[in-house]
Amino acid sequence: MATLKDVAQRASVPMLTAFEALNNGHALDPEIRQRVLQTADQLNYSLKITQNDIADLAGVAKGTVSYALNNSSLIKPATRQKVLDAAQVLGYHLNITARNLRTNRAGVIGYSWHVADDPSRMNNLLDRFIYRVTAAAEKRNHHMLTFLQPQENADRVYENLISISRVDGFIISDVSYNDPRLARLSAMGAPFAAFGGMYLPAPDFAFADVDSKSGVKMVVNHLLDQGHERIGLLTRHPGMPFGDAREAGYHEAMSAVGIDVPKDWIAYTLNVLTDAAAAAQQLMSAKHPPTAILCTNDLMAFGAKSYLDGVGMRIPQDVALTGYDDDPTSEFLGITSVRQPIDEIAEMLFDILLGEINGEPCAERQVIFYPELVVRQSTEFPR
Amino acid sequence: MATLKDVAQRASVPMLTAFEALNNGHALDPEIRQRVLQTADQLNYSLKITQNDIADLAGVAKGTVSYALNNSSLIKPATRQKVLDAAQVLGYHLNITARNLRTNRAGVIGYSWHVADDPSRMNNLLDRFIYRVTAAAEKRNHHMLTFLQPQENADRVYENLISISRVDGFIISDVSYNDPRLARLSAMGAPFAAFGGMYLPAPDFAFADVDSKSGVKMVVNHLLDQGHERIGLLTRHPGMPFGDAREAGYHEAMSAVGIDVPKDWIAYTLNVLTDAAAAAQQLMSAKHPPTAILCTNDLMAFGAKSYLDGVGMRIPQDVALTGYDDDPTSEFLGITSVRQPIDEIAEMLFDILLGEINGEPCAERQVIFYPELVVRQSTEFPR
DNA sequence: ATCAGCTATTGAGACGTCTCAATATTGAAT
DNA sequence: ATTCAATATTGAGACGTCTCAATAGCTGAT
Repeated sequence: MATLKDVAQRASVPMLTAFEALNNGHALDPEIRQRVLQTADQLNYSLKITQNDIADLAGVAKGTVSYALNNSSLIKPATRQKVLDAAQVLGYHLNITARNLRTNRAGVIGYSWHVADDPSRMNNLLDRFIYRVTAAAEKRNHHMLTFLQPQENADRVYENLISISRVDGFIISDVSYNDPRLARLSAMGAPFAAFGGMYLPAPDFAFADVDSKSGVKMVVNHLLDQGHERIGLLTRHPGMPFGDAREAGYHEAMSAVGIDVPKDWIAYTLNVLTDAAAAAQQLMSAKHPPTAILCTNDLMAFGAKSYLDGVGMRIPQDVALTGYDDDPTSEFLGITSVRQPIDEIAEMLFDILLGEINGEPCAERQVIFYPELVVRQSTEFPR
Repeated sequence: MATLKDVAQRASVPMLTAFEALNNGHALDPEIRQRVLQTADQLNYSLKITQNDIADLAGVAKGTVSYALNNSSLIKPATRQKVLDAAQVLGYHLNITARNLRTNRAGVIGYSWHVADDPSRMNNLLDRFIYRVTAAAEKRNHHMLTFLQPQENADRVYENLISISRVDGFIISDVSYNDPRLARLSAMGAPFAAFGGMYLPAPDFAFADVDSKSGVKMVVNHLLDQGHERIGLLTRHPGMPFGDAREAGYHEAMSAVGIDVPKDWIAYTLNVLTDAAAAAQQLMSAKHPPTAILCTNDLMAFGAKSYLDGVGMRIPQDVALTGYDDDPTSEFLGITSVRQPIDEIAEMLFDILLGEINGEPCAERQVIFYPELVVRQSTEFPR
């Protein structure tokens, strides 16, 4: 294929002139411009600046250009500058696809933040999380590719993305017991790092997690401090690791102070407002109704509040209410909640993932963070 | 570089045997396996199946393999089958990076759904939208890359993604007047399609939009039907095209029935719950307070409801309330809203975008959809 | 049997980058 | 001046795919 230099020589003009002519060239002698355009046409050349062109212009080998652009310490400063200048003048941009082919890297990380058409998986926390992950990725010269996972055989989608080299690895969240994705990715040797995992039995993969159990204990203790003893729990149906851990934290904290929890102080719900409201109703019709409702995420607290508002029960005078995850709406509604250090988690997780990808796993590839209690008016009414 | 065939020949085994040995090979004669592994080691070969290997196994040229895999009609069915079988046996996966380099396509579309750290841009509608866009992309063998745009010089980020060939084009939303992204992308000849744009003066780019003006008119007329005359408007500060259009729709509908709108029937707010609540309060303290509050998105309606609940005003008995965008929470709270055909828009937009990318723009590259009124109890109390 | 006119397959090269091994240049020490 | 050891640069080739131009194979008509 013809190069810019070829065109320039054939048209008997300097390379830069040829470049100008092909680039926009309005400030150029029309005759010369015409000649260059014609020559390019003859040679079937279309302008696209590569490292080759930089090499031609700077008068060095193309290998040198690559080294210089990548700040290799091999290259003498003067040479590097010559190369950078030429690159600048020609408006060069790296072709990332070519680099990817050569280096066998995509520079892209996959994340599936939505399970197809399952509203109960909607989760503001994860929205904020993926936002932070994206920021972390971009800081490290990577990009995030988002994709959908079907309800069935989600692991196949992950497998495919890796095997076609679309992504170098994954950030995954919402890990379940016996998650087929974990099995598949491990079997393939595909790099990934999970948000969550400490509550799986013997996790052997890379993850960052927040100690939900101690988070819930903090909430229980706060309510106890306020003089509550009849504390109800509104939580998701058992079967997801972090949900179970939160429930376990509740039981442990209660039994630590010697409170027996009757069955009707616990209500299970989907992660959907209507269900949560119904569950709150159920809770309040217990034999000895709770004076405080501890919800294991904010959405449930919103559902509960909606029920309580509807029947005229005042928060916190009649019932105290707490959420979990510190959704911005919790602040607006004045609901006590638990904040997780999403930002740090995202950064850490990305570093862990890069370690996995580079085959040099971090020493600490399973990291646990601790949450923080945010007290608001929904619990500010001591008994 | 050595190929799988080379290894097989050197170790004097059939290709498939060599493959088995290198792949997992537990069902193989250990001695043979060892020999193959050793040979591979000598040749510095590591297993990675390419079209070349398929060609070797099927006994055809590598060009034939490429054609066959891409369902070219040039290839005889029998040959194609031979190729597919070989690909199957070897567990072949296309290397998408190599294809991209060769075809000069990324197969990736960029979308920035978050403006960095600006909570007032949080928007559930866009979350649902990007979900649908992703589905549309995957149906068409593309993927979505999500990235962050800074508050300043967002257009540079777009430019960069295109110029390094990371993406083929963009879906953009939240278009503003004199949006620098539009200017930049147009100047670069970068393909994009916008969600929104019909309310810009003389838009010359590809877009799909929903007629917000007529949506608001539907709401006003519905409220008029219910006997309301004092209808207040809660909307964002002027300056964004679709917000302004919604306000214009309100004015037109009101003046169409001869109602004079006093200034204090209109309150401007940020897209933030606390501000919306404050604005609702302001509205209700008008000289002749409205009997219905029309909000130009759902979040504002939630803020307004929160204020009304707090001061004990009943919905709809004391005040009617409407939202816009049909957030799932609106359904839960029973708030009348306006639904936009997000799904169809996403599909359409993607087709339009592909047209732009392929240099064969759709005949209809500016498409307008119409919204649908969803009546709920928040307006079901005729006067 | 030959040939024209198909259709099917082949083989080579290009996409733009990186990187290894080989060569050239430099500088310091003799 | 010469030599040796760094240091700097070069040049070629490979990554895996697609696609063009060239060749081979086939069919049916002469």
